[in-house]
Amino acid sequence: MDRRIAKTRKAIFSAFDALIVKADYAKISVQNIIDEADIGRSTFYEHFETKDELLRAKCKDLFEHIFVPSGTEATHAFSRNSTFKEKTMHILYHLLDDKKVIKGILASEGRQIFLQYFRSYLTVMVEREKIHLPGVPDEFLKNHITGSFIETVCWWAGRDFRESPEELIDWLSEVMPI
Amino acid sequence: MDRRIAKTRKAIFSAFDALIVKADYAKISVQNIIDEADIGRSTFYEHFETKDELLRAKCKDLFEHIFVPSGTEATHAFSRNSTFKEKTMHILYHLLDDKKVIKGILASEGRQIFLQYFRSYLTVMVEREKIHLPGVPDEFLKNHITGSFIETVCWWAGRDFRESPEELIDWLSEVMPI
DNA sequence: TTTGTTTCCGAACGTCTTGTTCGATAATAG
DNA sequence: CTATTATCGAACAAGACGTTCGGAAACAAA
Repeated sequence: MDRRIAKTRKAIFSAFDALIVKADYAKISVQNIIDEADIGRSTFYEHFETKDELLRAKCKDLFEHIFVPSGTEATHAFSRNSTFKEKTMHILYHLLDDKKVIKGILASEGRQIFLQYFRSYLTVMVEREKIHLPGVPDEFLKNHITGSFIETVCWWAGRDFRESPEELIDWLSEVMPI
Repeated sequence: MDRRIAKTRKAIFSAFDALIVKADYAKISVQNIIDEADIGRSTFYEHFETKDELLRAKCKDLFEHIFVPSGTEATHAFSRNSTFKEKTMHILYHLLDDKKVIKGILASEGRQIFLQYFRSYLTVMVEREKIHLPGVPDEFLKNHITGSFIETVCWWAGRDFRESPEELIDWLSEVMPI
């Protein structure tokens, strides 16, 4: 593949990361990204239609790495024979890798797009668990589990990821019906 | 107080409601609101600094009505001697009054601002309950309760408020530790 | 190395939205 | 009736957006 493309994409993503840590997503203009990435204006638009599309691409990238078994990874937390707890723990550790960026996104207007992706990946994962509870519709339960996990992550980020993944999972299992 | 002010504010809010049901919040321009409200451009800006401020005012209005005991209401669900269940039920019924607008907001970029307000009011309410659970930090528990309720409401709105408030509260108490 | 293709650059352009200004007009309160 | 205050709306500047295009540079493949 053309190295120029990879280079430009990388420059854009890096610039985006750098900016999102410093400033609110809403206040970042396409021109800011272009300047930070040091590329031509039209070049940006050849890669991404809008700023939102860039964020979407970033989210896709991020969650693809988290939720899709890479094969190269030491612990295959997403293989069939790993527990739900192991999978969620795996996610928390991954999120920790991008602390600053994630906190930045969650504290800005990018939050919505980020959470949209997070939720869609999580939902698929939860669906595969086939969890049931007498007296509660599956759809409701699924949303509750997914939502509770997301809320926990947001809360965690708001507190600068102070707590350990182990603590979070422990507490979660105390208040969740699974 | 000057009737002109009240009249203009009302026109703006009504226009906003009408638009938010039809179109995505992000796609609504200040000019759209002005046209729909049939007022002068500068008049709008004398009342609200930005579109977001208008939404904030709307949210404040909405939640103030829901969370603050009005005195004129038949059932004082927010009086000291009403249970947590009664209070939450009261909220759900209130939300039902503005179905369409709320669904519109939650499905658009206005979601974030709306949820921000919702959360802040809810948090205060949950704090007053002084709920504890051994082995789980109060802060975490508080966020979990607040978050679960919000997630439930969002899920409900996404399904056009199909379920009854009673059902929702029942299911919630099945999966919550209270 | 050569050749044909692809990407990058960046200035320039039109468009849209925002938020402000200001003088004239009309409604309001007291 | 009068002084005050709100509304109107045209006009303006500023800023961001997304597009265009021709030349320069990098690339892959032969």
